Amino acid sequence: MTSYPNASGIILALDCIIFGFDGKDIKLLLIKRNFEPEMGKWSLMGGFLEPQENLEDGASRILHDLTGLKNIYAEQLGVYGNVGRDPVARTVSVVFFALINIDDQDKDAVRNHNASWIALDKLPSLIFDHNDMVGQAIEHLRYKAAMHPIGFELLAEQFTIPQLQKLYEAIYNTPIDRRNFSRKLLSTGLLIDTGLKNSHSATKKATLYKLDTVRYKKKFNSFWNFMPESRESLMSN
Amino acid sequence: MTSYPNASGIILALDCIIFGFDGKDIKLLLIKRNFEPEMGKWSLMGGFLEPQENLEDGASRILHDLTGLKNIYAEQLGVYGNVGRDPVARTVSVVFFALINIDDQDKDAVRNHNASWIALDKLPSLIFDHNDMVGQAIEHLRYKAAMHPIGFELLAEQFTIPQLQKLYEAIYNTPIDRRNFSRKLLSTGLLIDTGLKNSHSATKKATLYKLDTVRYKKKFNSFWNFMPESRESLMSN
DNA sequence: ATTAAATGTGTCATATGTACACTATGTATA
DNA sequence: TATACATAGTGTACATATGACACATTTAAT
Repeated sequence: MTSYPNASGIILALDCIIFGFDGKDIKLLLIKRNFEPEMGKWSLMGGFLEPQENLEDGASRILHDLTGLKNIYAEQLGVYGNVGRDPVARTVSVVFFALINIDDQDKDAVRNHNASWIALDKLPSLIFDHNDMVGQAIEHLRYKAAMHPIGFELLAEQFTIPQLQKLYEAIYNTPIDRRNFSRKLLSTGLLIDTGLKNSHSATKKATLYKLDTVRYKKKFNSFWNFMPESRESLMSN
Repeated sequence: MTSYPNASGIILALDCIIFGFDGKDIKLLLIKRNFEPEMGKWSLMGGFLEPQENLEDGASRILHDLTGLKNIYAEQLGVYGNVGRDPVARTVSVVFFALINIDDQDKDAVRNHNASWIALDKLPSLIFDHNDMVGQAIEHLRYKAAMHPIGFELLAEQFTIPQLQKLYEAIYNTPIDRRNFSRKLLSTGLLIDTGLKNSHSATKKATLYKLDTVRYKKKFNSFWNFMPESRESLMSN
């Protein structure tokens, strides 16, 4: 730090917004803090960047610590650094946006951190500016899922088209036509029919698909047009 | 900092990627450093976050310092914090993506900083990880301009459709059909015919338009589908 | 006046999106 | 075992958007 006399040291925090889907609702993994400051209040899972650690590695460490999982889908969402956002000290927080399959979590790890899955429409008030972060993350999820095949990260390795549709209906909080959704999805060529059927159904069993991971990676940065009204919002009025 | 004994102080830098368009090429405003470290090498314009300064305010300060302009379009692009990215000290850099009208700049301010506009296909090697940042920024420009009415930030207040087309052709480095481009653009309802004509033309004078700023703001987060092949990249193959 | 270069508008075939009807499959129950 | 019911899967018709073109208009230079 002596090399840059003009610069002042700042505390760098990492906060993780972790989305999950239980087949019905989109949920966030939040912790009820049993440590100071702000003990007893809800917050995002976070930590401090270590001196010899890259940002993404720090996020992975925190995510692994809480869920027991490695290789979680995570991307930078933004940086929050307003003066006074943390009343204890000047901290700047790099926020990560993460998606996990809720069934993969290590329940003991989650319990040890005093963490819970909470549906988006039941979110409590969070510490600091964490509510702003969550708002931006929900916006980002809607934005990105409309154009990128990102939703799969929230599902199990094998999934049915109706399950995926329920996920999208939860993300956008709107009903989607079954037939058009199915047609669009299959036309992407990203789904592989496993030949298996969903055994848990009480009625006709749906086909289980898995991702064509090769095409998925190749096409991840392509656009698509997934939600019906995506374009009209600009054109109308 | 004493309040968080586990945390270590880190130097937070702000770097700005500044895009401009001269009617023909997309260019970046880069500085040839006349100060240490890395004196004599090319780099992005940057600075350190001040103790009592918000991130966006810091970016605005740096942008104003270099260009003499206020209210520049700027958004966070990402955070770069790999260990060793800066050989002098552990610094984490918040990178901002900025678009300006190249004709508005304060040429004296730019000259005083030893800065130059350099076309994207003639970019030099930059210090630290600045080339990575620029690569991400170009990707982001292409990504965002395909779906959001962002290009206007690079043009003067009044502009013609052919000018806008040349901008998009520069961004994507590909020719676009005049007629379809014009039709798409006008159908957005974002352009207001000023009734004026471009006087600098040696042939038929093009109509000057301006942005409908009310609709622009209202629809900024909508999608559109601006580049012809945007969707095929996913569907094909 | 003629020419050259650029702008502005129109038309067509095709692709895509949307709304909706119908059939198929599996379970529970009379 | 037959029927009802709920969910899954496929097909079709219509409206709209897109992409490839042709043609007319404007301006300055010759």
